[in-house]
Amino acid sequence: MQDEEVPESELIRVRRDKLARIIDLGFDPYPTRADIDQTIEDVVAKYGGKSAQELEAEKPHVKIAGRILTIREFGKTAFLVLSEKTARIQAYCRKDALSEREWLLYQNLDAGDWVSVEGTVFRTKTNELSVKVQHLNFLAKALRPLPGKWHGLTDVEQRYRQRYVDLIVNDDVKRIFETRARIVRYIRTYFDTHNFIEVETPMMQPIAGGAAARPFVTHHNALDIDLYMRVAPELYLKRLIVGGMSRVYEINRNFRNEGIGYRWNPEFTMLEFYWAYADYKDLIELTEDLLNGLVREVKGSETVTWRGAEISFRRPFPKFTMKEAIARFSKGDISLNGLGDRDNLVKLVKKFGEHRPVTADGTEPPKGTPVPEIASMNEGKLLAELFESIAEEHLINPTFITDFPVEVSPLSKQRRDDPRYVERFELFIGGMEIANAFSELNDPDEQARRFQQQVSERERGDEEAHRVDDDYVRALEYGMPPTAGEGVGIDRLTMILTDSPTIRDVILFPLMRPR
RNA sequence: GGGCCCGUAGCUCAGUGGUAGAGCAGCUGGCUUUUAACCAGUUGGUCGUAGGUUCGAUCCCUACCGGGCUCACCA
Repeated sequence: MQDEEVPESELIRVRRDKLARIIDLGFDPYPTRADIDQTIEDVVAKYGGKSAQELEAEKPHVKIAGRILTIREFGKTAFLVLSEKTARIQAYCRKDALSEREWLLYQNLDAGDWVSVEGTVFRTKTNELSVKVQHLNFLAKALRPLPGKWHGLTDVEQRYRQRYVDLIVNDDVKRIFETRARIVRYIRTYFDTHNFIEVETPMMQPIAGGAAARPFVTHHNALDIDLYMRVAPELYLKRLIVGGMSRVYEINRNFRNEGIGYRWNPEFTMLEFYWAYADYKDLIELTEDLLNGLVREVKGSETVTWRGAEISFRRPFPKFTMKEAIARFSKGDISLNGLGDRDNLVKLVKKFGEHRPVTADGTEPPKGTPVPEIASMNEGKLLAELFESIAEEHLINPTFITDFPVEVSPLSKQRRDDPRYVERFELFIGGMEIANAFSELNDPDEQARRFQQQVSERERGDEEAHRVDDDYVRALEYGMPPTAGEGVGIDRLTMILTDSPTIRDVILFPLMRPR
């Protein structure tokens, strides 16, 4: 970055000089520990509610540490705002209350430095909770200056690239990741208490299966084989169901070699779980229960605001079939009847569908790569295409979409009453797909046929078509009980629950082009 | 990859075809209950990079680099 080109900028040099003076005063520049008896959070929690009179009577003695955020200086007095996590407290330093050595230390401090202070808690004239410092000690120097206190750190790129600076300055960032941790903790507890067992399955796979997506490729030297970063844990988790584990879940990273956008990061976190003896209708119940409970736990209410929209998690969530959603959100342009006819679907996709670029993937295709034509798409794909371009963005409140076509659902069980469709739903919130769930196809012969179908899709140029996994078919041949499975996007869910407009706000270190 | 926009001091931003300015931060001085503290003074920039037009470019043009939004692929 620019600092590496100018390693000794004036500001850094000044701070190095101050550090040298601090060492001259006999302070350890990098002490091994800090002598504290509580955190700033503790002090605020214990004394934040007490009045000046109560504190005057009690004179609580505390030893705390934190980072100096700002210094306000008054000659022989100063106020240091100390920060730790999202808690803040003001330290009041007086020359006559400190030793000469400590006062000289104070004079060589900068915003950003870490210090520990010992003193009594009181309130100033302006009623600010403060610590009257009796002893000041040095913990670490910030050689680089903090961003300005007025505007803070607003440069979007630097916020993501140097998240540590973002965290120092922007309290909201810490709160978002605290909320994210609470979300994950709630989900873990939910599944643990429902007798699911948490497992971990391979991130590096010889075949990237379980989702329609393009994978990252890597290489194992000793075996001299290419491996794929997983796009989903699905096929491994179902192998565990075959093995008799009955209820499993995994919260972990998936990797998809695709674009980056406000709701897409190349690596993202999914909850995926499988539940033997249940079907997709049971999953609807479970999903409503899980999310409703989660939102009430995290937000203390059944509604949240996201990007200015009110989103209600009140049960039951609305439910539409895919065709109903298309008809409903086409503003009368499309009737349910019109969706049964393939020729008509082609016309509709051409009219309402997103205009595809010349290439299928938006980047330079290898020479001779076939491009999927709307005219050659099967009926199911046309329907799904139409749904995505017409209905998806309107599904703001949590909404289940059911009756997916079998052609776009290679791992789902067909409906008994109409095998053109599968027992599957996706849950949309804020116009984003949050969950995808279905009754798992457990007929090995049918699964083999579906894989073959995907192969021909791939040959027709669909690079996201599912790959054949022979060992998975073999696993099914050992017998998998009726099972329902679901994946939930944790990052997107966190976006909704933290009112974050982009996925990069809920991922600590989102992927950036290296500099 | 396409479209639109952006890149000037550590931060946030002005600005002009004649080689730059403000506030904050920094530094110096003053100030023993302030909180965007205040007052006075002061340091600091090869104006993203490389070419081109021009007597002369930070400003105009081109390319490149980086970023944002958006579209596409996709969850």
